[in-house]
Amino acid sequence: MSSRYNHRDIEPKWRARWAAAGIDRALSPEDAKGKKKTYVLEMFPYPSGRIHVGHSRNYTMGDVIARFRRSNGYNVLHPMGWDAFGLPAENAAMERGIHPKGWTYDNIAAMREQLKLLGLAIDWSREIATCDVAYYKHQQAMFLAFWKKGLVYRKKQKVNWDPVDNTVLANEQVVEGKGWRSGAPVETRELEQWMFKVTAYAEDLLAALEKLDKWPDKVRLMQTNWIGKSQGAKIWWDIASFPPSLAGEVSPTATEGANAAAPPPASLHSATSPASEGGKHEPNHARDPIEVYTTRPDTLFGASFLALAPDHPLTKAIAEHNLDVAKFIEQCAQLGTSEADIEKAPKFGVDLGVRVRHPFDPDWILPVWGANFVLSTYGAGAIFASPAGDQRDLDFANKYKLPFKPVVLPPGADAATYEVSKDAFTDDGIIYNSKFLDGLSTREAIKVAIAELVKLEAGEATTQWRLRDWGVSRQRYWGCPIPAIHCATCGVVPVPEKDLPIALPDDVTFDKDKPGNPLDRHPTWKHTTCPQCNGAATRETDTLDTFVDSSWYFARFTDPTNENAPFDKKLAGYWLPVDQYVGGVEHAVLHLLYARFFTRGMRDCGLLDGPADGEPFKSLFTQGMVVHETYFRGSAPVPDGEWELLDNGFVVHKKGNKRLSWITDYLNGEITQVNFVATWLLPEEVTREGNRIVENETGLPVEVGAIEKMSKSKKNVVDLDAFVTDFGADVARWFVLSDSPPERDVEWTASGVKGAWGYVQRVWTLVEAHGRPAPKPGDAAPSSASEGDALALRQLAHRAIQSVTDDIENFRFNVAVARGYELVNAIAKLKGDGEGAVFARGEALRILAQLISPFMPHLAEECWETLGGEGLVATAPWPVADPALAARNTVTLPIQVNGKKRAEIEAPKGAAEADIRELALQHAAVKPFLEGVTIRKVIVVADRIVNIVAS
RNA sequence: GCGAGCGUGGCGAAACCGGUAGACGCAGCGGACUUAAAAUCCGUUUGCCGCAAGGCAGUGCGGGUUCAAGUCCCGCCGCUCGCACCA
Repeated sequence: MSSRYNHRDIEPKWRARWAAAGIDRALSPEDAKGKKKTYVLEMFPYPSGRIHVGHSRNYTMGDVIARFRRSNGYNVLHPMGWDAFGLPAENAAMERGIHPKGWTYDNIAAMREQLKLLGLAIDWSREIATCDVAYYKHQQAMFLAFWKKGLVYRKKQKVNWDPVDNTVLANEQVVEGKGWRSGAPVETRELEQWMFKVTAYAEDLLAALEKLDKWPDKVRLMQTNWIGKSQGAKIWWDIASFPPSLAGEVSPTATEGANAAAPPPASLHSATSPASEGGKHEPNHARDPIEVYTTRPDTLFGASFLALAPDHPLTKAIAEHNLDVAKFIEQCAQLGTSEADIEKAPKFGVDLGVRVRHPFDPDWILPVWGANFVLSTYGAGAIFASPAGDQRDLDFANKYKLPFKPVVLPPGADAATYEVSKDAFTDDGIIYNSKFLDGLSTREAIKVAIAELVKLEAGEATTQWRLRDWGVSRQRYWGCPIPAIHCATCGVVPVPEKDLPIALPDDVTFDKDKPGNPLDRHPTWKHTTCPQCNGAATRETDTLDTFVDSSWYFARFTDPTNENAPFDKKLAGYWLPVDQYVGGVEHAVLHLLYARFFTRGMRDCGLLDGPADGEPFKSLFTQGMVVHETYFRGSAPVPDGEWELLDNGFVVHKKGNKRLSWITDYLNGEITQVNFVATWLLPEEVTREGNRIVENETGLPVEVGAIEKMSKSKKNVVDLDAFVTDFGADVARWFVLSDSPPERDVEWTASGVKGAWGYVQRVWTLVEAHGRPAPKPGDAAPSSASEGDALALRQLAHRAIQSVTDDIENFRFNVAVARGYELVNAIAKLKGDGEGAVFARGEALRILAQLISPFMPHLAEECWETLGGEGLVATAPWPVADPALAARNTVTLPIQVNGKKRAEIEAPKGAAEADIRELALQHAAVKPFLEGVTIRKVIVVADRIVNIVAS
């Protein structure tokens, strides 16, 4: 009878045919005349080694969209590439003695073959790898262009420095204050870093978010918060007196006139520059006013004191002469920087001995304190405290008994009795106790106060940003070399464009005993001559952050083999923006913000004509992960007391043992018992026996850990190759899209796989049993296909077209999958070999093959061929529902009495309300509920529902 | 602490604009086929009461608006994510 669907032969067969027909290639704009373009892109992978089924979800979603749009007549660009620079390659080199290049390209080769197994409709002729000099040479040219345009600069910046590995660490690589690799305490160092001036576009990056209406609100909000625009005022406070020691030291050295009231040079900083970027001006602490930033100038009359950050220049200057202040700075430095530490840290400070004059009242003298809660990295690194209107200020004032008065009266409060003691009032209200601001609302008072400050030359309106410029220097080998030269006479000089590319040397050494940047210790590579003076000079040995590589790759795909330019302006103009971008929400801020910055930079450097608004991704979808149970073997319990709980649910031994462990017993917040996790186990290494899980090899019970994102480290991965061999790519594709909405995580389970596998078999069994060509659209249906069960199936099939089309367009893949099941169930249910049944069944199967083709392309092709479809289903036009069949001409109306359903009636669509009303009132099942009550109202909602209100 | 999102059967979920709650899948239960198992197929499955017809309750909790609330409003509780002393 029916043979099993043999995916092992069928899937490769169709992949070969697609490749031979070249259907996945994007057409040139000239060849695509009359077609609309669409660019579908999934965030390209880092070639870490092998692909597991968890990765497949992202690509499958993009593929469904790409295939769907191709069927709808679009010229589709759906490319794939490799984010191929990065740290893991160097780690592999150090651990296993393999060259990063070899390791990376081997991984790419393996992963390319795996991805191809999935049957993705990808234009492989456009494949790129960012570690290829053919790619990064354009990036170097672009870096020079950005530099010329003023979007690149150098700056001394604090970095996490690992003194053992001799390298900069990202914040994520600092664990408990120690280097993740070396375990050595991390030091803070000031290094000259290459910076991208992202802040130059701060205003535009923020404003344009509003127009990105096809991005998730969540991502837009995260970027909004990240950019962090804050409007307020900077205020300059004249110094009234100094502690005698400092005043004596500093005062005589002043060279400028003592015009303390004039705005200080600091005010020349552009609004977009972070405060710490000050630099050029040598401050005279005894004379320059103290600048603070505030969003609440309306509360100026409630001022109690000024507070400076521990590393504010004035705090540091005073510390040189004041032991208490020095001690305070030290205390602040000792406090941990972890989030938990910050939250726990009590507010503390020290009186710096400095006194300032209130800008609105020269006789009003306020103290200046150093305070641990003031950040040097935000605003001016100094604040004025208005305790009644800010909780931190209030806590601080209460602790040190600093006097203050409330100046904002909450709505409804009585000015005579209103007091602030423990809880600050931070909302809007009416200003009082504030002379010329009295009676104004918070908003009005802000404007009036700023106007007065401007008049007095004591302040001005300003905008602060949380957004920082992007430090792109990495002291690493496996990255794009920065095209700059350091010359003793000429300084930092750009590499002339004709000398590009600056290629990475291959002959570098990786040795655990020789840490640091291999580029830096290469015997010859960095030695060169200065392009300006021809003197001896050295190359920059820092390489670019790999986020730079991924900030423009989407544009390179439009013209991936161009040797003279990163891409042709016309081609990029044709394809960009990316119409649908698909990726993980973990890139909501950094990658997506950098790509937006880069697109603007490329535009302003004249490299890119489109998209004119600088937005690279028109529509963004952030998909959920594939998660899976974790399994591990536990060992003997360990006594408590020496363990520390980490945020990720693990505990770590305090005394140097760095092995992570799993908590098995966590009682009343006390860790009472800990099991070493000696070994994580792969899902294929364990078997479920009843309600316990055992290790195959030993038969010993295994512990089940959290359900987590598939990751190599937890071993909760299902290898793609093995799965495709066992079940086929279509089953993997179908399963990862079923069950859960695409934006939510989906748990990979054996039972879920079973459902998808059963479906594939069922579809094939039905197609094979049908065993004859299916009717084509437009074929006349026999009259027997227009009645009874045959008609019902035809209607369901045409409605399925409508629904699936809609579901794909709206990223409801799980619902589309459910429609697929529904249609198959209905086809299987229609019995009989009559003319009408055969027609209806054939038509439904043909529709089914098309509807599942974006999801399960191999199976769909096999069905299509068996049903006598012309050509490939992949290139067949998307089916169109017959409106006569899809429309419903009768509707089922529930009849409610007082909101409770009592009956149903079948009625023609659009039936007159009066008729429906009569049918409802006369219905046998309804009547009993109407006896003895008065009908107050009958609500008839056309084609929806009837509700009889009675009492 | 601030911001956002989510709470629906044993499980994953569906329910478009407020209009039949639980589509579809998994697991369960009953049955067919089979020496048996697997596979496949058919039926059934929110809970409670009832032989049944049927009834009552039901979308985290409490209130509200409405003829009608999973959906809207107010107040709680819980979970997830993002930011985190941002002045």
